Amino acid sequence: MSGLGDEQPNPIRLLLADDQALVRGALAALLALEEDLTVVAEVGRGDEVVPEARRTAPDVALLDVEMPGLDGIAAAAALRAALPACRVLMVTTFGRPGYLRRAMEAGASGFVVKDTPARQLADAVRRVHAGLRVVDPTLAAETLAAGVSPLTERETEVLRTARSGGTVADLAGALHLSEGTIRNHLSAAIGKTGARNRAEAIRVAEQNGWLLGE
Amino acid sequence: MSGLGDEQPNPIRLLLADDQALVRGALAALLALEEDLTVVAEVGRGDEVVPEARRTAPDVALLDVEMPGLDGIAAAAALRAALPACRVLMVTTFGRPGYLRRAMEAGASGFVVKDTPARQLADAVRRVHAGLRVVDPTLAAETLAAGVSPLTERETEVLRTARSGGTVADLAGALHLSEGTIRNHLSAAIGKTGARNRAEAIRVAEQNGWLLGE
DNA sequence: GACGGCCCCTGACAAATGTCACGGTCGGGG
DNA sequence: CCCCGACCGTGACATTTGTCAGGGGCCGTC
Repeated sequence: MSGLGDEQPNPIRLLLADDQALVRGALAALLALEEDLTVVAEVGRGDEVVPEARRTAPDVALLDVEMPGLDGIAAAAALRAALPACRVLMVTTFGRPGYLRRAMEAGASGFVVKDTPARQLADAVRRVHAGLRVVDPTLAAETLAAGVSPLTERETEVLRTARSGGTVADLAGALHLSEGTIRNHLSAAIGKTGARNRAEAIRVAEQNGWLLGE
Repeated sequence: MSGLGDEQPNPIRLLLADDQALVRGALAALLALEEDLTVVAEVGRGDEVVPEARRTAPDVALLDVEMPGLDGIAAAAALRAALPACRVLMVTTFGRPGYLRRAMEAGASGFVVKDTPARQLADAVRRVHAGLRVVDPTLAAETLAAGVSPLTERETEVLRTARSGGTVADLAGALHLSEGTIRNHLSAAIGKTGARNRAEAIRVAEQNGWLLGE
């Protein structure tokens, strides 16, 4: 377990971002057991990541994807831009192929799903800090298989808006488009996802991580 | 903070059940910091709860609702039946009103959402162990407001099956009912939930926790 | 400049969905 | 006993949804 009196001279400084306070605190406790790691910041919203990182200058940031304010991927990009020295390790619930792709494009160094064994987390942090990449091989394979989103920008937007479950008229109003156009976009999305329903199309797109912001 | 050499004589014995190994391990680390608590078992599936509890005889079981094998509510009921001495504290991601109701009916002593501050968890465990009830007051109010599910058994079943997103014909085939009957049940569910869609009805029912098993 | 991709719109059509009125079975409670 | 509610089914109907064939406008690239 943790050293008693011998503090590490230069421990790895960590920032934790997760919207669930309980798991955030629990992760902090888990990582604090390692004598070469120290948690210097905790935030619960994506838009707090960069300001807090500026204040505390962490070496590695552990970011959840699902967060209010700003999703973890966007936060990762912003963080890379603001503090290039800080590495990013995504820690997320869902192993959506698209998430991994977007995270890597955003400059993340690692991607860990929340059902990996707890003991491996500290090692992942160390690897990332050392400049290595950490990726679940299974997930990487899926990502290659799923490929880039076939949906056009408008189609994703329509699909994302349709997630809440409104009628075509609602969508048309919300997006300032004609109902026919909405139907066309939906039809295209249904075709591209191989679904038979609007609902199915949404499910498929969601599972592949094709419905992220922007 | 943990005591160094002075182990508590009779620490509270805990069982942890959560399907995400990482948060499970993290929670274990968090709770292990308290000198009057000790984690004696960890499981990742609902149907492993009772066997493992039989083996380790915990005082308090922390159960997640979303788990493979057997959902946390059912696991709680089974655990109460098998080991009445063991108290149950539900720890879950979603504060669905129906979840709380069902958990209480299943004999749980406490209900904590995963975005409560980490420091409060140990206290919740102690309270539950002492025979008290632990419930988020906001959630309790919502539960009262949402009331019991207005859906009849068949309607819930149809709605739950419809979640996967199939056509009426699919549902009819899966449930061995006529398409007309399926449509009737769906229509009734849509009316009762105040939705305008099948999709909306599913969302509402899900948010209220009306779609749980059995 | 021609081409292709994406975008927006229209209109029309078939299919799926949601609603309604109706009948019938079964079990429990007044 | 009779009524009520949940349940299953039918058939007909209006609405919504999904599809298709067009028509433009706006970039980019070849």
